[in-house]
Amino acid sequence: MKKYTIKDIAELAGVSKGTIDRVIHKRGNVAKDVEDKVKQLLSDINYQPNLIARNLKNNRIYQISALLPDPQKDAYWQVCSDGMQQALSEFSAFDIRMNTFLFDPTDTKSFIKQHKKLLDSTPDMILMVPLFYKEAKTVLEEYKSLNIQVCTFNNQIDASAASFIGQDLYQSGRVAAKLMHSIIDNGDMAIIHIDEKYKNAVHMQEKEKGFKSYFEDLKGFKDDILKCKIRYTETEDKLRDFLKDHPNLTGIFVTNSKAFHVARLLESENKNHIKLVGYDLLEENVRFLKNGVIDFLIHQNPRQQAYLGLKFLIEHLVFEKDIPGQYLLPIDIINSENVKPFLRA
Amino acid sequence: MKKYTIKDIAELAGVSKGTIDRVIHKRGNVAKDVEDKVKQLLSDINYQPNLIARNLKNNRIYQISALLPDPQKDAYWQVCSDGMQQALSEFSAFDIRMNTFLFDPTDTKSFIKQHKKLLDSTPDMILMVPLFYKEAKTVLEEYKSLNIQVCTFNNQIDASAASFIGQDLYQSGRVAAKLMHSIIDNGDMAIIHIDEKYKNAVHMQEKEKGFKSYFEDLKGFKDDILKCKIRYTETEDKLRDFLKDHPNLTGIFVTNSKAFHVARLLESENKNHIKLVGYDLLEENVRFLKNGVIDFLIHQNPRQQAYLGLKFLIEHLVFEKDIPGQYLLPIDIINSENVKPFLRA
DNA sequence: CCATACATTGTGCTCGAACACAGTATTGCG
DNA sequence: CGCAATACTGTGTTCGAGCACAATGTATGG
Repeated sequence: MKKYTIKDIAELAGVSKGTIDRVIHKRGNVAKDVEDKVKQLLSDINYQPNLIARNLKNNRIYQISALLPDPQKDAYWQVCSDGMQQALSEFSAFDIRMNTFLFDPTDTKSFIKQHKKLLDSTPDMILMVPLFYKEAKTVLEEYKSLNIQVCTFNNQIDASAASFIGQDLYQSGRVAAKLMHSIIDNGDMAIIHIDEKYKNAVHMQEKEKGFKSYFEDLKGFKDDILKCKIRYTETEDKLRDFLKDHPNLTGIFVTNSKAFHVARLLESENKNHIKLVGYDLLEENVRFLKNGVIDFLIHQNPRQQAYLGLKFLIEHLVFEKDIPGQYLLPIDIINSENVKPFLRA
Repeated sequence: MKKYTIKDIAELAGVSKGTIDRVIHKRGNVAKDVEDKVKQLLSDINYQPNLIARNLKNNRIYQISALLPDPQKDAYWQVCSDGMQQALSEFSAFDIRMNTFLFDPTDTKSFIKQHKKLLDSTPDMILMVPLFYKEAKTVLEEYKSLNIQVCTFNNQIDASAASFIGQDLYQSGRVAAKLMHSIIDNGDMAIIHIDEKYKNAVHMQEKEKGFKSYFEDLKGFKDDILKCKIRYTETEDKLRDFLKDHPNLTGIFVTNSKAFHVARLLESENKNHIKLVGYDLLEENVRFLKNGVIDFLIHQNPRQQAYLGLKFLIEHLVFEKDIPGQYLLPIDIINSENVKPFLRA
């Protein structure tokens, strides 16, 4: 039951602690037979180094840098800093310095620029949102060549060595579909993609696929699933036209956080019979959820994503824990009654 | 930016580190003027002790004991040990010894007996499920008089000094109501309490209150909310009768984890048009959720409750963090499409 | 045969906090 | 004045791991 120390092992092996240390850290200069004996002993008693002592001795200042979208440009990212703050407070016993670099989520140039600035901060590890596929891929290559561990969240850049935290978007589309299916009886449905200024195309396509797949799996389902792509600048007019063109509509699925645009219109045109499912707990979305215009929101939990990402990085630094290659968060279903605790958590 | 050590402060104050230490730990034997000066200095530079060093020096073995229902008697509790395991693994750097005492959730005597055994393990802190109100109250008094910090979860024993982790049950009833309201159009609803062998009466009553309050808040709602109390042993017959007596039924809310009993009957009698909302991700519930007999389950997340409870206790021991008096988990809504990640998490 | 290179092993200090104990100064009392 | 009690203050060791450096022992070449 007692925990063995290096000193204990030295006594057991009949050598000094220096030798044990050399074996553990493969620093050489140990006779072959002694090395074998010590290795055997270490595995026999399943030696676990005292990480408290190790950290005290090493006494390092860890530098973690983050490359994130600017919450001033898109409120979705506001809660990330809360999550990071929580992780930092849990590990306040260690000296961890954070440097956060915010880029404009509508501007790839800003992404590259902030990435360059980040490199100057000589980070031990990096937390980032690889919002732009092509640019992110380049940037990740660079980190890899510099041998810096990276943890990404929100956007999955496949075939990269970096670890990823996020949600299964296809499945999230299926969740939306199931919700829709349970609240509407018949009539047409529409999937509405409201383009953000930056491309979240992959996100939205995956969700659409999932949504459709749910209804395809149903035997005997025959109502239409319409589709509507709207550019950010022309949202209101195009939406109004779309609703006019499809009077039979009973359900709308908005594939990103812009459901409030649709909600606004539905409210002003008194089309409250149309069910609405969307994403993310933005202030405006929550307002429409509470007054019943939006029926369900799916929570992508950016706060938790940032929290976990930073936590994984820190645990790797201080405890040498493995970082999971991929970690998929549960898909939270939110209605007007359970929304409250999610706003703070 | 640099972190100050006791040695730094000693130099700044022009005294030795021994004196600084005496001031910090209020060990007396310090001249009044020196004490004031050091105190001022400490607060000026906002001294934070290096908790790594403190833990290395103290080098204590912490003993935490848990008093939990036996998962063999009720599968609901199975996942608690996973949560506890996760907390332990996160703090594996510290020497924390767990002793778990399992009681029969149908037997108050067993609760008391295991509590007595627990006391023999001389714990520093206690994690417990205060399942039986009266007995728990006594037991908590005893812990208090012994000056042992306790963290409770699942059942809230009001007016106790112990901290509590769980859900807002009233609100959880409202969530169920909102779900029900969104999936049924008209017809009668029923709240069904299926008594467990042990009393969860308070739980179920709170949920019922919440459920009703939601519909009372709706203007113009006039359908009936029926109520049915069933004892565990007579479940099937009484349920069958109840369904026969109320052919107009379109929605059933089961206030605990026993929804699968109702689901079984609905399936065998081909009454799939009746919507069903219940609690907890038991294997059987999940099966009926996936095949569509159960529409929604509310997840009380006992795994997370146990995880957080243990984590709070450990963080208090090793980092002297405060334990929140009450911590309410978000109320998770589960349907057939998002259930999967909740089963492991 | 001794000096030197080389392989191997042991010793001792460090990280920062905690605390026992030794040391110094001041006061009171016979 | 002297001696002890009291009131402070300073020193040194410990926790376990990591690492620099000292200290062994052995072999090789001149």
